[in-house]
Amino acid sequence: MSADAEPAPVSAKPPVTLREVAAAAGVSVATASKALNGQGRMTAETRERIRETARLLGFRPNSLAQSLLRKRSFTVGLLTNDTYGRFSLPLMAGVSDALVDKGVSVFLCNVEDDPRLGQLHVEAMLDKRVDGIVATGKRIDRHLPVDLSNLRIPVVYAFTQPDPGAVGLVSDDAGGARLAVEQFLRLGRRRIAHVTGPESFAVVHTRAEAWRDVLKENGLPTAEPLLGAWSEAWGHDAVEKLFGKAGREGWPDAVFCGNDQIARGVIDALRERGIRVPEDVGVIGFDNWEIVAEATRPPLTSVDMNLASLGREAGLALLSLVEGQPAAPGIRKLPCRLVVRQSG
Amino acid sequence: MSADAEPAPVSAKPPVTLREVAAAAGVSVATASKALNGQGRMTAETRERIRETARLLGFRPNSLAQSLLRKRSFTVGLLTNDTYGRFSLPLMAGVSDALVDKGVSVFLCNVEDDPRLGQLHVEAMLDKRVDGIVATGKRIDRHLPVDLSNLRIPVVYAFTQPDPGAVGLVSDDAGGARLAVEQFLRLGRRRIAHVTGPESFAVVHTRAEAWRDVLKENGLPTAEPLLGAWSEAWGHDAVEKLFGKAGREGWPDAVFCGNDQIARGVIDALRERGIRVPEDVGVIGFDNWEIVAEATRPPLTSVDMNLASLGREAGLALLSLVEGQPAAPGIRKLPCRLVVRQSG
DNA sequence: CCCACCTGAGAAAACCTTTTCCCAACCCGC
DNA sequence: GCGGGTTGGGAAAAGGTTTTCTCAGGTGGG
Repeated sequence: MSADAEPAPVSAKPPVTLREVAAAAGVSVATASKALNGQGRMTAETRERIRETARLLGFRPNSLAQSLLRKRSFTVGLLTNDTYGRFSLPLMAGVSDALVDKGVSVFLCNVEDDPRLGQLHVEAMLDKRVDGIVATGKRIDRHLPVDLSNLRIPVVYAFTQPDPGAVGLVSDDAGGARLAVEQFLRLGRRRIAHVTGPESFAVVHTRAEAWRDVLKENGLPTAEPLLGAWSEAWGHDAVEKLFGKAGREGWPDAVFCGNDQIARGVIDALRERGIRVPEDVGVIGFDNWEIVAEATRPPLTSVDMNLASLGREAGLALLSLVEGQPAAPGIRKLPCRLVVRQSG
Repeated sequence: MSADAEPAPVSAKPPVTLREVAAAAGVSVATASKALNGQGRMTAETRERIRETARLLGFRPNSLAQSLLRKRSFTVGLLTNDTYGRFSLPLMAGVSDALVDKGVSVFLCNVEDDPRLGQLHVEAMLDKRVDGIVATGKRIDRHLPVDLSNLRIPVVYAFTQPDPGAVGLVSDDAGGARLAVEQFLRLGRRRIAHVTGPESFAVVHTRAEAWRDVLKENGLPTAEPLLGAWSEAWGHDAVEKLFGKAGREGWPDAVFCGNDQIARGVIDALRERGIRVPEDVGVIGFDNWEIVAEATRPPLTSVDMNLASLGREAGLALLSLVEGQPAAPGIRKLPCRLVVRQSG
């Protein structure tokens, strides 16, 4: 290992530039540029010759130089505080999918819940002249720990609380809840309980309200939803509350759960009591977290928030904003989808 | 909506440039640049005045222009085929963490298992002149569906199969398995079974071998590992195989599982049989997927692969490669860590 | 035969920053 | 008063591309 030699780059030869292409084709850089971009006027023969030369040399335009000139970097940032990516990764997949074949790449920035980190990432992105930012999170009713309101570049909020006057995309939680409850009704269920997360979450109320509305519309008795945690353990405990009392006729014949983990806890607890799912009691979850939904016994019917679609829409919305199309501010709700497996 | 008006940008004013700072401070751009970068010679008073002006104007250097000049974009790509991010997100967090305060941002590119998509992403990244690429995946013994071997920029492989002669970082699976088995021994367990994933995975063999080695070293009888799927269902079934036979004395007193989902299945099945964990049988999982490990009853002891550290190391390795430091090629194994909860 | 117009292609500016080189002025010693 | 060194700061090139402007030569009409 000769330390005195100059530090050996992996592979020395720099990328081929337009100037080299032009030289090789015997034209000026201007002509070469125009030939490759289909601009300007020249004989078809010249254009083709230049193109062929470029192809042969493996020329690829330096995106940095292009960006500098066009004031457009073909780069966007995805800001999230969802460390485990439970929500932001499907969303990211959608964003990326919508943008990749327009040549746009995505910076993923996890800011945890740290304002300093958020600041750092946002500044890095601005310095790199991202064309826009998609802000996302792990819940709909909280802001990211960064201020994106005066940014000079477009921002789209997806699955997180938007700033006033901004463009926001969220899932239609009420609609999703309706899907679940209506599925139960279709199956002939009449006493439909609701076990969900903590009171502090806005979606808890949105979904509970929709649950109650559907029951009312169908002339069925309503009750209070059971609020707790987003955990299996709470699902377990809730079954005790619902099915612990003697008198089988008071028992629900269906449980609509606020997320899949609760649903899993419910199903496990029901099985432990010898109550059959779905024969005796139907169970439907929320989120359609496949890894959980498919592991429950029986596999869990669940409401899917279509996060990838949400991401795609967010990507497209951001893109049109970047291109100067005015977009109607405000929150747009995208429909959920019921994934029917076996539990309800 | 007046379509004839020029498309209204969200906020028109362009970022402030060095030229503007220089003009405001009454100096040339050269001097301004040197003042801000601590280069060149000038009176302390001049330097301070320029800095103050820049601060006042909110000047931030255009990273694109800097990159063009320095041939260094302060940008890297993270390539993965792990759609749900189970492994790549913690890794990404590590990479990002190692790089963010050096001003380096990370493009996340999910290529699924689609070579076309891989090609697309890699070309986009190369065009954007990323300084290097971290390749990662969802298993250690498979290549990504892209060829990164002749790329002109450094590539580091983390948690995926490296190209020959490249720098690769993986978890020390054998060491991780040893941690688990030795924990059992420490607790006085003597009949330690191993339930793991499909034969086609290299880690299945690595971990099984380490498991057997530790048993041998301690003069304990060894058996064949139970190979199956990476699922709860398989964990369930495996318990039938292990504990189905009559004769309690033949039963294992510990089960080392190839991942947390199998472990969960095992624990659930044991409980259904009235076998207590950890009193009668200890269970240890692998991956330390918190969401699973903490939901099992009792909470699951599990081997953590330290993916964030792996990512951090990958980021640092890539960085030194980018800076021209020669790095020893070959695979480096990073230690795992046992997270003790209650199951074993 | 001359002028107007068109065609094909090149020169140069622009994007923004960094860095090298250069120059004017000043200070010092002699 | 003058040469040599130092000090503070500017001019210009470089990086790679796009776009506008310009220009030379050719063509057609009058």
